[in-house]
Amino acid sequence: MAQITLTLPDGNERKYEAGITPGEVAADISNSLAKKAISATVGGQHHDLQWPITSDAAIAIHTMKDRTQAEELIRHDLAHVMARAVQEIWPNVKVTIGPVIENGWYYDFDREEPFSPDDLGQIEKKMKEIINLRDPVRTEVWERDRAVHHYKDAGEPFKVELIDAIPGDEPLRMYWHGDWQDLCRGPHLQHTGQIPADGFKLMSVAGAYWRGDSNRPMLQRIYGVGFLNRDELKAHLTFLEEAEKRDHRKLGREMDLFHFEEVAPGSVFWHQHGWRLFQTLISYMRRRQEAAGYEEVNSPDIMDRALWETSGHWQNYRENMFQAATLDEREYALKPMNCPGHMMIFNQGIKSYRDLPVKISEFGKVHRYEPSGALHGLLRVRSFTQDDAHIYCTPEQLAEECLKVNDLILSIYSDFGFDDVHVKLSTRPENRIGDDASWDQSEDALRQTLETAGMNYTIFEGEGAFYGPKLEYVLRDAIGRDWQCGTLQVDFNLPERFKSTFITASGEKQAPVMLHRALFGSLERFTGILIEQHAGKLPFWLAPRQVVVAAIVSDADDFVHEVVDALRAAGVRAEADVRNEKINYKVREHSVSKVPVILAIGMREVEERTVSLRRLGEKQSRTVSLENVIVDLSAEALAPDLA
RNA sequence: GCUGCUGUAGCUCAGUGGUAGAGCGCACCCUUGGUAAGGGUGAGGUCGGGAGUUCAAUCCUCCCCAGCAGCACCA
Repeated sequence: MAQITLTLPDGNERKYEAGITPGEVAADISNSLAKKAISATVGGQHHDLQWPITSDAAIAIHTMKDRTQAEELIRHDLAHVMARAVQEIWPNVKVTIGPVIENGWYYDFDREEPFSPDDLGQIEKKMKEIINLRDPVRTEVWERDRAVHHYKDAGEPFKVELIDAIPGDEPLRMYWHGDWQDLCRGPHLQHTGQIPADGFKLMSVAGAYWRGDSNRPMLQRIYGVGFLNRDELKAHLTFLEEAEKRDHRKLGREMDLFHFEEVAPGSVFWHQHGWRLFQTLISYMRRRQEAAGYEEVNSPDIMDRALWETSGHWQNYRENMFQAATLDEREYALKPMNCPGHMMIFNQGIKSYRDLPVKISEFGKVHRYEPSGALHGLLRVRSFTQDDAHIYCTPEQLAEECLKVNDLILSIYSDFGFDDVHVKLSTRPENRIGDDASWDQSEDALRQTLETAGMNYTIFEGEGAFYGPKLEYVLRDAIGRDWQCGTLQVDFNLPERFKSTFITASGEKQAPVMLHRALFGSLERFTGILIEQHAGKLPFWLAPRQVVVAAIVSDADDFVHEVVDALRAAGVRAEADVRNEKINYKVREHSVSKVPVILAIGMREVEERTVSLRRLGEKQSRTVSLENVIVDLSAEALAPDLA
């Protein structure tokens, strides 16, 4: 038998016969390590304690102290234990797949009746029993035919299909938790007793399509969360409770920003305060874009079908379009995008290469008939306002223009407190227009932008738009769901469709390259994320209600009004509260509605011409002269680009 | 769109086969009170919409609408 050399984390080398398992190595080191061990990293791979090692490698034995590995194993074993529990309770349920996800796992089952919340309690109880059995985990590698026969005999058609999808003659790994068996690439714990029995909780049941395909059967997915111990589980549940308080739908109501109605699902009724915030965002963006050389335009909301045929939307996007009306035998549709309108504007007159890049922007309201199940507060709506712009440039200018857009997005996001932006690069989809050479060129341009800017990004193969690849700037909501906000898309197709040209230096007509870009993306969505990011406590310059000046006694009312007028004259959004209520009551009420600054005024302040200033979240107030408070707050009210 | 759940006062929610309740909010009165809820009185609901079962439906059944979670979708 060949000898192999294993290098431990401390640099020590040990020689073993090839085929030794990490479990045996652990036992060789010490009895206690053998008991505590959960898995190993061998040659950089996360390795089951039972898998043989066949060549020289670095090895590290993991215990529950190695959080990354421990969490993965716990969650993965919990998935198996849950599936076993379900099949022990309902033997007819078919199993499918059960991966580890952030904070937990899920497992998809095929069962006639749906699982109920009561079922979850029952399953949890059974899982704890299985954990307490401390059943050993065992693994074997099987030949394909054997595995297929096994699952056919066991009446598990989904597993057979999974095996069919595994490429080539790859051997298949089987795992047993006690007598319960599953196809799984591992690794797993030594025995079920290594799972912390009080560190997990089953969270919810939902439908999920088999293999993520909406044409396939819908299975029942049970989600669970799993942690190293009870305290971490509790911390996670507390986090979820806290996140619920940041939900923009809840804060939107509490702060009186907006609401929705049954008569307009997916469309926002903006209230006064919400609309003020919305307009503050637009004003800010308008200034930033003007400074960056964009020129604002406005295009029609309703246009003839012929336009949408030219753009390709009628053929590719019709089921998502609101068809406005058929009048005098002409069909009209509401715009789902601004690009075709901008094409018409670009096409007016003759453009010279000297005019490029042309950058036209529009705060355009678009309508898209999104699937009902997709709607989600402000984050997924059916009518929304884009800070849309299109850049027409020469192929030579493409790289530089992409870089400028990227810089602008990052600078703007940073002004709103988003410093950690995830970027996705989505490449050519199967269903697309345009030739491969154009796609190569446009994908390269975007990739180089990210490389030049030195950014981390994730590539999503095949997720691009039908007309071109795109960068997506993703922000997260309070509970960690990703939402695409900004976007930068290269498009070689639309200029051709609309026969857009410019005159080159040598006097020929040439099609410009076109960039679609939105920085906020959707004003609605961005506002929603912004509210959640700040838990409603918006920075002073954004807060729709910046200052409430509250009278402590009614004899102070005149001075209250004077202070309000002075603040307003200085550009601060201030309002008076001279109601017949105690100051405690007023402070509480305005704190709950997230007003950043409360100025309380009693007779002392009237006599001294001062205010008692209290900031949201602070317990202490301080006395400031009227002159100073106006100077300070008016400075604070300035947007970051003006400050 | 699919699976499951939910829909009762402005908000949060309780409740029953015999045409409904709380707290907060709101209105009015008293109170002029110094930094997160002063006291009293009162108004307010076709119980999401439609149909059916029943002597009787907010409650049971069916259909529809909307919302929530997840899936699919997001040109």
